[in-house]
Amino acid sequence: MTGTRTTGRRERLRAETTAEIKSTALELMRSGGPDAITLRAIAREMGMTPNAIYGYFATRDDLVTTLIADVYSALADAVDAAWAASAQDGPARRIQAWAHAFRDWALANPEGFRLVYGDPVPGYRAPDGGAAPDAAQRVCVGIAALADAAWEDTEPAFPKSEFTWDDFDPGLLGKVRPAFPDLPPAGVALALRIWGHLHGLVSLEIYGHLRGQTPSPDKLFRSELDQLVGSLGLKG
Amino acid sequence: MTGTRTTGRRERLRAETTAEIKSTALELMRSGGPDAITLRAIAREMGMTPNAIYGYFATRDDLVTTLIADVYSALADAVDAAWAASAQDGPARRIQAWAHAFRDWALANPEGFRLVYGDPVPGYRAPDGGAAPDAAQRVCVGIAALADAAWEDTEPAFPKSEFTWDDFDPGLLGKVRPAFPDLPPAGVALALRIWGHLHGLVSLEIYGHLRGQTPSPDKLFRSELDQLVGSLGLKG
DNA sequence: TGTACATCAGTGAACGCGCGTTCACTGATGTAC
DNA sequence: TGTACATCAGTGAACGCGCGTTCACTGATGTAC
Repeated sequence: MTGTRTTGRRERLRAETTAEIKSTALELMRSGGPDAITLRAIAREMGMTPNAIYGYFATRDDLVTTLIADVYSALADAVDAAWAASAQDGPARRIQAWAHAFRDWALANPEGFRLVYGDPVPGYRAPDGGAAPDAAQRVCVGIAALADAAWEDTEPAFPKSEFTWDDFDPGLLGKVRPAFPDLPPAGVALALRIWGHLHGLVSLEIYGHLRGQTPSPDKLFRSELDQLVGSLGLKG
Repeated sequence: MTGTRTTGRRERLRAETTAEIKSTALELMRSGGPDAITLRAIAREMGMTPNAIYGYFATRDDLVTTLIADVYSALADAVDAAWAASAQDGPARRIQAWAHAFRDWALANPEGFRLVYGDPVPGYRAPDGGAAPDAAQRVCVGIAALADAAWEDTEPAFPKSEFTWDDFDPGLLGKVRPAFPDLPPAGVALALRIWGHLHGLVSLEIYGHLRGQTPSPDKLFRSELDQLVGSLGLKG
């Protein structure tokens, strides 16, 4: 019993240190950009020697890979939660809830947004499988859910679509079609386009390109959403 | 006479080397990402010693600043040219021409797009004035031109707008209002939103987030444009 | 036209720095009898 | 409960590397008389 408890303590300590390494890395990135993620800087911040980190991550790229996966998951959690929380509402409100969760997360975690959607950390080589395919797909499926929720109300307003299943990669369809069997190819295209709209405004804002244009990006984003649900024929 | 000609030769050589430094830097960035822009790598590529570059640029950050300004100008040139070339067409076609020029330029110069709109080069500190405000404003004014061209046909279809001039920064308005005196605040908001749409899809594509989703981002982009001009009430 | 001088692009060696990573180790924490 | 041993988180010193930048210089190109 003592044995298991003390083993538990070691494990807990280990988990805590691992978490601290990751959060320190993100903090560094927040204040110093993506190139601030260095083992030495993290160690310095934590008051340890650089080599101590090798007890937790085999290599710097391993740490970055984990970081990307973690951050992506956090984003997916945030938008999924907003989606679930709005289950009682109509499609227009749900889309707005999702979109605001997306933007709010990005504003609260700009370094995470850059890590996931921007340039890679200098010198970073992703492992063979590609980074964080899991959470990336969760986000994609989430956006497909937006399109699916809107689709039945909006379809008539749409031009007869020239899209077919061949216009999308099997990897995407393998997730989306089982989840939303009624969504036609044009609906998937709509999902990607909605993604583009949201990504565009948010990334302009995160990267500071809206500074100097408007003091109220918030208002602009809301207006974009109103217009979006309006153009889908949904009533807010 | 011989004097001026030979002086001219020196100047020409100097200009050529300067241009070669810049193009080499962009080439390096193209193949190796933003962190590949190092004086030593450029010099290596050009077969000179690193310190030779100090004859052309006072500092590495100077080079990067010039690079950003150059690239931004090239982008502005490309979209302005497309706009001018479509002067005979209706707003829908002109918007599409502009948008395609934007995307085509980005696809042809992905490293430039990243340089201008993405994370900064590692370790780079922009000079006080901010980088390339000139070309950045040209692009903004270009987008305002899209909105202005569409505005008179589209206005009725728009919701009564809640935007006022206070929703935009004076710097932007100082350029836009004189150029497009008939464009109301909601029109400027529209311009920023259009920018967001285009930026979103293009940057997703440039950063590889559309890979694994669709094999034909081209089609998706065209569909987005059709939908955009459609939602503006314009006929293509 | 010919010679003495100025310009200036580029060289070669060196600096100090922060980086990722390796190695042999120490010392506290936990385990077995 | 007490002792001998195993585990393992973290240390300290060191490596080789590529980086930006400085310095004193060379040698070809251009200029003045």
